[in-house]
Amino acid sequence: MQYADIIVDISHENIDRTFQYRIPEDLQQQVRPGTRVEIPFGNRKGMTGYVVGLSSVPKIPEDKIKDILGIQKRAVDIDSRMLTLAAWIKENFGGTMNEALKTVLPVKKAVRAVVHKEIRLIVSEEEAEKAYAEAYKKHYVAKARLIRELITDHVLPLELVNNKLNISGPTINSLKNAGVIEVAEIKDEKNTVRMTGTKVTLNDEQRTAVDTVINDYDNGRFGTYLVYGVTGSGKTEVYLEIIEHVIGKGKQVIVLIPEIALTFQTVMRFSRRFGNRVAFFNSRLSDGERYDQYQKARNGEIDIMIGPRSALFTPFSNLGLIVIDEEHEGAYKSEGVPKYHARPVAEKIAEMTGSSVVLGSATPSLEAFKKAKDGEYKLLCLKKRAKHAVLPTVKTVDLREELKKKNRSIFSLDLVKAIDDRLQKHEQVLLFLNRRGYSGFVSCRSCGEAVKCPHCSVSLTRHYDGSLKCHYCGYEIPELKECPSCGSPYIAAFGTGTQKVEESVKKLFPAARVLRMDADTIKEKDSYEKILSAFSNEEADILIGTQMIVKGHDFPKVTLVGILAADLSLHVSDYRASERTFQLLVQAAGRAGRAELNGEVIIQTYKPDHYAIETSVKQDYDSFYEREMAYRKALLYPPEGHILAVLFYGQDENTTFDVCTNAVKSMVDKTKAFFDNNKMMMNGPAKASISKKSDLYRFVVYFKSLDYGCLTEICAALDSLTDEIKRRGVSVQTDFDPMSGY
DNA sequence: TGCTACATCTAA
DNA sequence: TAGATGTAGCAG
Repeated sequence: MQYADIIVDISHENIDRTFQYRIPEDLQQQVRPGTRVEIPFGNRKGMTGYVVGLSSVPKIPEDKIKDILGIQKRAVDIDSRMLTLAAWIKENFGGTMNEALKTVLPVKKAVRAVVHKEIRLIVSEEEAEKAYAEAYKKHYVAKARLIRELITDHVLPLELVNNKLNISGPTINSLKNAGVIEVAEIKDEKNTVRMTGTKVTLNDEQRTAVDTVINDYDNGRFGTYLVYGVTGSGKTEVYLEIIEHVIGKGKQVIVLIPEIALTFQTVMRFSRRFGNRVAFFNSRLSDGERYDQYQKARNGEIDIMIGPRSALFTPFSNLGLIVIDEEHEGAYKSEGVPKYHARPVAEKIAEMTGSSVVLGSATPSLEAFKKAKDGEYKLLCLKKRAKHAVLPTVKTVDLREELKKKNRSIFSLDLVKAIDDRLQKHEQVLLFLNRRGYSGFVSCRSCGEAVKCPHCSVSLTRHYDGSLKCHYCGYEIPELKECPSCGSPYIAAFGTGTQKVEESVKKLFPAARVLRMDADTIKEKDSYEKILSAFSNEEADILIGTQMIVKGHDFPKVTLVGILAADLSLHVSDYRASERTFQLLVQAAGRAGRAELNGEVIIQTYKPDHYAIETSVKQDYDSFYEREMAYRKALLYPPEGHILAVLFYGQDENTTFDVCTNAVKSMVDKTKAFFDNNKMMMNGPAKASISKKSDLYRFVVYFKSLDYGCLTEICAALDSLTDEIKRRGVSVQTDFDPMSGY
């Protein structure tokens, strides 16, 4: 017997999951993932459902499963393209078909756009008071509460009434029937931005880049281009120009940006140029709004979709171009399952639709640059900064020398002098630290024990108010007065965080106005945007922050960038540590002197001679690439070779390890030929470096091969074992070319 | 005890 | 989501 996993066409969280239905004989041929079917649901017949997967095993008692009633006629072909893509993603990035479909089909949640409704009082206040008194007398608490609110406000959004006032359908209906209120749709007032068509004259380099892509495009040559432009070289103008051309051909465009970079600046830039033909997409959109955007794309009401990774799956009918800005960003790799990377997926989509891909970065990923060197991508260089700005001067300060000078503060003497100088000149300073929280871990000076999270195998991080938090599971305890293992009162925090930097700055420069931005200060909505605009409006002199302040922002008055501990990100045990460090340093340095004022960058480090730091000082990408590539080649790391990380996790340490070793053995057996021919190597299984997370024990195995295809086969071998693994209470996750270690 | 208004649960 | 089932408080 065949069953189908179906998502019911009702937009509500409580039923946002699959339900299993039996497929009648006569429909066997037609029911596939993506098919839209009619199903009974609850006591309703003829509901719409989306088939997202097939199976032959009933997941619940057989007698509770109902039959699919039929196939929906004129069902929108849920883009057969998207289904092909889902299958491709599953094959190349692991996970189940179900999960792949969910990433690819934007309609997974709200299929119908949520219609926002509001409740209006339609009787006079006196009458409402009367109704209120009556309801009050009869102890109709909900009714009374609602009328009370309506007397003050007259109109209330339905959502608010349902969720915040806790008033449900029957109450509203009875008031509606009594003629006290009416329920109506809120009119949709979309603010449309008009086109002003501002164009910037491109410099020679920009022009050449644009022309290369356009010429190829007009001659029917679709390919992938890497726009390698130094910070401030005007990559966005290049994208805008190419996009305009492609749209002019009646095609549509997807622009990917790292989520955090979708700022007011970006929105305005695109809106001014393309008016209301452009739509923006972000994680804050409700499911309904999201669905709305997709409908518009499908209907051809918009030409450009701008958004993070997931915007890739916009169902344009006539796609012509995909732009990926800041191509090197880690945010393009999905953290959920399937752990796909936007770059190859974009290339796949382009191949399927006959589109071009334009990647852009000041510090391209090794993956992209290698392909450019190998001729797979066309390389387009922008070496000059636009607007005549010059690249900043960069120098390092050796912190070991500072220690010899008995300077044990966070700031080197040079940096203090430089900050002082900028404050005098009323110019701005960025201080960059790649760490969040008040300080690092807390440890006991008597027994040397670090305070750990009881659910994860990591040290807790100390925050400003003294509380200790686990960044993996959110576990939190108040300030400790004594060591939990030996009772000694001598416990202290080590390491430095942004909060501590802020304190020191305030002590050293009491007159300076300081802003801090890190994961803790941007928790509230829009605070990210607020801090940035406050700083660019020169409401502060110094901005202290983590990585997020270095991502593509223009602060014309910033002339000094201080990088407090450049090697912090080097001490991470994964093969991308150097690449990430180089990228961060170059991007951070790029924030200095973006306008007419010249910039200076001071990099503090304990390892001034490490190649990632040395080359970033000279802003020398090519040398960095050569050095890093040599290392990756020697160890067969990506992009030279490929890695598949398989993570097993479960509640019981021993069973998890047992399940893991057994599964690995059987995987190796099935792909023995690869190992015999030395086409594949294996590391582990071993305890993961975070060996426990949220009370689950973790073991990891790494497979390494020059051929990506060998790894997908290992993954397929694993697929056939998942049922058995799950039965023993263990979960598995696969990650191709992981961005970080496990 | 039965009735009403409202709350809570469940769907394959 | 909507309909089915559960429950508190009232009138008698």
